[in-house]
Amino acid sequence: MTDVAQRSGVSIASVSRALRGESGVSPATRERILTAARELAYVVSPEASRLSGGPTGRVGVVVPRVDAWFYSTVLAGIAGEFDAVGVDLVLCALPDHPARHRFFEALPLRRKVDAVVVVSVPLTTRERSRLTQLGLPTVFVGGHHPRDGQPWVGIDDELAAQQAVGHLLRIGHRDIAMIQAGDNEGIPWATNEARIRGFHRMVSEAGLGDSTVVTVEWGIDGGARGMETLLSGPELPSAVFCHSDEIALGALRTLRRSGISVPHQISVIGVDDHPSADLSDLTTVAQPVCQQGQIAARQVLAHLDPDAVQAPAEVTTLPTRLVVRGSTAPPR
Amino acid sequence: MTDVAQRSGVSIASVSRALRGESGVSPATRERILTAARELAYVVSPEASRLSGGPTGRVGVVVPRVDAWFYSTVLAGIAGEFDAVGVDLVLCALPDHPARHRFFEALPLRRKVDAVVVVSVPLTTRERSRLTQLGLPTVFVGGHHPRDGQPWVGIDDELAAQQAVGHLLRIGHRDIAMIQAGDNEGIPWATNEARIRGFHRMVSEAGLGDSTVVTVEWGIDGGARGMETLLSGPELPSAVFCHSDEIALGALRTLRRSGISVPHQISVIGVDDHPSADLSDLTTVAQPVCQQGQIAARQVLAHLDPDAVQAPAEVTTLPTRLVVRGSTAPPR
DNA sequence: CTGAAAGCGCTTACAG
DNA sequence: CTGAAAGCGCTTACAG
Repeated sequence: MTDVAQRSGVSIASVSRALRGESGVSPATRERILTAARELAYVVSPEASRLSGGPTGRVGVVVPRVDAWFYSTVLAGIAGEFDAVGVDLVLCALPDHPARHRFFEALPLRRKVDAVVVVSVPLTTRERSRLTQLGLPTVFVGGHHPRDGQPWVGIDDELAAQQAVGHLLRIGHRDIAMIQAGDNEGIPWATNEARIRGFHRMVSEAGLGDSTVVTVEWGIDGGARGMETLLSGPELPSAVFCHSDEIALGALRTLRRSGISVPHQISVIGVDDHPSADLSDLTTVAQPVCQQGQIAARQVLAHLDPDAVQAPAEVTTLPTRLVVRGSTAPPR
Repeated sequence: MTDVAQRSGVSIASVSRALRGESGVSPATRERILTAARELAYVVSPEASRLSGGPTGRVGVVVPRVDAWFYSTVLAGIAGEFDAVGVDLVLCALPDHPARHRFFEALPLRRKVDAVVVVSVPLTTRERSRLTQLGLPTVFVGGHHPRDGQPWVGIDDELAAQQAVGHLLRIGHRDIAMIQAGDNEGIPWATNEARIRGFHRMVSEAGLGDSTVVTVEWGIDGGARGMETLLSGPELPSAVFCHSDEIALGALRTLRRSGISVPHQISVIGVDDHPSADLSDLTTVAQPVCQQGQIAARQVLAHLDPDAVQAPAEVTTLPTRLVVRGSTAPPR
């Protein structure tokens, strides 16, 4: 900053003001300073800035894991928006219980970032209160709507389930099972609860009787096992609604290996529109994923600097869309 | 820290030394200081620490993009290792030319991190020199071996290609085409070059004549178009070696839509062992991905604190492994 | 609009 | 072993 000040012939105070776009600097000097800064490829030291009461220029992003399509795509959306305004992204993945525990107890993000984006992490009361103790603006992607009116972006999971099951009903299925993703370490995922609620609502509104629901661990293998369970039952349902595409893809794998023909003997539908859904010709309910990240990012950025970014609505529910492919057909 | 100094009746210099476990503090004072610190629930300010010459406790990770299986999986491996030792991960994605340009010209990582991990980003000479200007320890994952002996971890891409083509030759194929991923924005990807080299070597060592190579944009759609090109040729090869699984998956999609049976009419093989390869029954050459991230992470961490982490070899080449599935069979 | 100066909370030579 | 002091690179009243 001293270099920039020298090069533009002003004091560091003016540089600081100009760089932060503060009012009270004449357009001419501002221009000169910005040019000098660009020429020197100057970047502010977040430490010094922070130490003197400024922001860190960093935002923490918390994801359950990064090596899953949904999260990495949300992350890409966030990263793109941050990059555009020069905000650094500090990534926190909580793939297992120890990592999760460490995160909420030690609060490693404390004093290191200006805000936090929490992606799809279901929170216990304790965890929610720890997060509050960070004292940082926080926006949530997916899962529970925060009760206290904090910014949120996501889809209507119950509606998504209804769209999927509605499609099955519409083409004539009466015997529909569901493969549901189980709770992770005893913490209820709002997404799961909403999707199963949507399923039950549609089934009961259609006046159908009891329907089979098997609960498995989330993922392709979970889906595969879920379908094995259904195959071992007394009679095969004519259609299966899967909690998500990864579950559905696992289910398809089991069916293929069992020589059961899709959609002739059984229809399968998922939720997400995972890239593999297209490859596997899986009917699904698509949700915008990258966009959820982008909107969440804009929400935090608007919070940090209302002038820089057009603020999206505090709570944004994005639409989902039925995508019919080859894995669903009327029952025989 | 002033509080701790007062409470234990020493100078802040001694407190700083005692807290960092530096030698040169008498056991008695050290004890007194640690007790006082505990009583006051004192935590050092990372900002102040950094500003006075300490480390940032942060490492930058640069990836071409985060929403692709390979990169997000490497990232997960890195994140896990960092988390275990309390190092923060600053994520930089360079999905397009502007982002890439901004990164190398503005060097937003400067003064913000203690080291950098560069994942699979092919570098121009200019970019390499900019990176050097950061003056930070850097480790590379995949792509070119850095000439100057910097730490590197990856696989032998040429060998991987040979394993794939070797399999096709072994089961009797004589007419093998390749779908190759093209250069991205004019920058040659070492991975691409090595894989095509391996292909040509195997084909010529087998004494086969000219073989068709089509070059497409990386990704599923690229692979699909590549196969369309092959289909429009004079005669269908009996087997196709694809640069990677995503290309192969696209190729399979085209074949399915064209009603061409795999492996009966044509064999397809890829490289990676992408999760979808299993779902699509694709034969491939598997590479360890998460592990590449873990090793790279340990390399940086060992660099930053040789005592804390067991250092892996400076250059680590991980083995690849042929995984035979249903998409390859002897020619008719 | 602009600058001189204090201060953020540490680390690190430099003396003692 | 211990302390006084400079300085890290900023922001922010406070003057001009």
